[in-house]
Amino acid sequence: MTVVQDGPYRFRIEPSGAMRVPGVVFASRELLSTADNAIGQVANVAALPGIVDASYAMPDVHLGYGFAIGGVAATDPRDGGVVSPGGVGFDISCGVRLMAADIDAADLAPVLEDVMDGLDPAVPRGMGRGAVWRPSGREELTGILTGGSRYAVQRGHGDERDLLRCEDGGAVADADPGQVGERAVERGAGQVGSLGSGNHFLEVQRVAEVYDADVAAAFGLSGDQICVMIHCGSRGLGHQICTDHVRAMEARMPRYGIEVPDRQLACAPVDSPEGRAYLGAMAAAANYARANRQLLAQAARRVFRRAAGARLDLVYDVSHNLAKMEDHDVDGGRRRLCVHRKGATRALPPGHPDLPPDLREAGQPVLIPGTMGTASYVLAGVPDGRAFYSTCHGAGRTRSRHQAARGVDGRTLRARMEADGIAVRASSWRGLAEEAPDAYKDVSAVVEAGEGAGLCRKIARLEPVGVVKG
DNA sequence: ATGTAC
Repeated sequence: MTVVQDGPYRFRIEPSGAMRVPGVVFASRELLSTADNAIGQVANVAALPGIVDASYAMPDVHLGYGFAIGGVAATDPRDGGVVSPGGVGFDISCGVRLMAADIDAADLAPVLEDVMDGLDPAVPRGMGRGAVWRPSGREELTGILTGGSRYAVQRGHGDERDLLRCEDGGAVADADPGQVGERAVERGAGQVGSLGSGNHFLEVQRVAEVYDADVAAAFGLSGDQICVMIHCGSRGLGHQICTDHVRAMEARMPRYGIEVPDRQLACAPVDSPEGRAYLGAMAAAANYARANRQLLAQAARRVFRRAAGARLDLVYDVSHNLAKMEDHDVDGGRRRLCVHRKGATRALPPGHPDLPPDLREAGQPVLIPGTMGTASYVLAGVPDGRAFYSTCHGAGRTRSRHQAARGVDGRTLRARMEADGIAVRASSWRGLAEEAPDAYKDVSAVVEAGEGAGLCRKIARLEPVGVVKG
């Protein structure tokens, strides 16, 4: 495999073997060197039937299930294009929601501990347990799977204005709850409105630096302002859907004459019963994840109103694990493509018709959750964005959970963060240790590379004031 | 990421 640098922050993997298109990695040399075991996966994805243009990787690329986390690939259904659950990931529609408070850091300081003590019991989290909303029966769960944040708002959990600031208006079309298996439904029923574990979190943050005041203002952000960032996904429901549909596709691949370099890249034509079934179930999980973030946002709003007298307005809600049917210009023609983004964020450019009117001039907000205890970023899509208007999604691991937990004790880590002025409410010491910042890449380097590669631009940097950890 | 392995 030959990897050559062919631009600033841009490397090219020449097609070889089963590759139908080249690979393109947007990264600095340093970031690339921390992810060399994922480059083979970028090359493998280039072998998917119907892939268009290139197999792309974002600056935070790292090893994933079959398809690298940080990977972007678009396929053309009219050219035998496939959809691969591995190209979306187990945590379907995992994503980030950012809310801006009407108070600044100085206003929050005297009541920070009250806010954190309010959030602690109000944000269900950790493996398995707890949920904000227990659906009363199949009808309510179906509403969530079909309507996402929109259904949650209809049921009184939020306001109409929230939906304007959600990707897809808060609900993905074409969800098919009938393709969500019984086991996925059972797992999902008890977890509506819960954070989960791992790198999922709810953080109280401060706007530490603004790089573009006009665009920040359009997003509703200004210096020193307090924000709340929520990072979570579709919990056991999305996980079970991925498992079920990978299995179903694996069994059918020989019949479609599809061969892939890695079994974990199981896939089916977009226009096939298996492809449509997965996309319908995936959309249902995407709506579940959005309702999940909507409900946790409401929980945070109640606490902020009570403990700080503050209001939280939605900045944006965007997923970083999803496949979407989108129209793109390729080789001078307009084509409808199935765009897989796994650990990659859609970043629509200024003027894009899918943006709400009040964000159209600024471009789409892109929300980058940093590693626990470090910075997070707000970015914006740029004109002439690359990789089907995509950019990075976060820091990306460099050390395994096991290695991270061996390096530091959770209590020590908490004490270190509290000494740095960050309030911490953890759900387990082991879980906290697994998320030690030194087990991750430097999110600032990732963002610099994304900007340098022409994928996005920086709008603001946020720093944590309080961490509620899954 | 995940009732951290059917």
